[in-house]
Amino acid sequence: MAVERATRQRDAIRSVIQASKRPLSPGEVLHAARSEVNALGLATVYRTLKLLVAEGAAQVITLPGESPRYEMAESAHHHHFQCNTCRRVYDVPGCPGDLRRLAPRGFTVEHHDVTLYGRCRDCARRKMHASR
Amino acid sequence: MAVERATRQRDAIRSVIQASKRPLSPGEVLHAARSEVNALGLATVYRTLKLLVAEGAAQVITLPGESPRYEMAESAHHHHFQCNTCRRVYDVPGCPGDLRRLAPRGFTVEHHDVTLYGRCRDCARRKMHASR
DNA sequence: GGCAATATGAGAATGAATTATCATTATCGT
DNA sequence: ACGATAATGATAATTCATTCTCATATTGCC
Repeated sequence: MAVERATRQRDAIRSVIQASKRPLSPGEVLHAARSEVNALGLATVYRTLKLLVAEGAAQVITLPGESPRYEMAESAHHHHFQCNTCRRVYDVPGCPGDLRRLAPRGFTVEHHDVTLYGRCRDCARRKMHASR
Repeated sequence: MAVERATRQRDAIRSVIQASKRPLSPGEVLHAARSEVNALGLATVYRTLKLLVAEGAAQVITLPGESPRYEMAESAHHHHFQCNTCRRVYDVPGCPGDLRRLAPRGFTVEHHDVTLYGRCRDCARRKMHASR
């Protein structure tokens, strides 16, 4: 049976995701992890992300119209914010509460996703300066 | 300048979307409109959907991990429900309310999306019978 | 250190959704 | 009904994210 090995690239990828306070796309992971492992390939990023998700260490975050992003599995229920300017995605700690009541009669709600859109702190600041 | 013409296929596509109480994928539109125009092509569906959106008659609904669906433009703010069984998407009239407070400090919220997941009425009923 | 087995990297291949092509057909103002 | 022009349908082409391939490099146990 296949035994799993520890490699520089896996360590780099794992630590990049752990260090990030926001979900990262495979491309973002690649970019960030290359400061650790220079010749890192995209295929390895995909392979490792799949591993991390399979072992429950990471989870997939899918927002409308976006390809998947990855973040370390968090126990706390939370949602996400996407910046309309830089397109980056951030965690949002809260939750609007019980949404079961919104569903039409006869529908059973099992879970929900909430996505906020707007301008992130960085882009808000940038905008402010630009329009000075 | 290009003058826009009324055709059987456009009428069929428009009426299919208007008649539907839920957002439809291009494939669903094609299928439904073929009962009206037999030889309808997928390209025409895409072209017409784009037209309808451009003129503001229809709007694009994008849910996480899903390709776009289309529904007639509605004035009322609302959200969507996706059935975990049949994958169909339904309108949900309500809204959890003001979500601005959830965003971290420095973030500006401009709009939001809420998606509920669970079992739709049809699938709940079907499940009930199956497990009799 | 040696070696069998796993992991990697680069690029090719795939898959799914959407768009482009173009010869043919349909629309609509006259 | 005619004719200029827009629309259609079939399918090829494109796009993009993801997976596969396979020769080479690494890892971990002895």
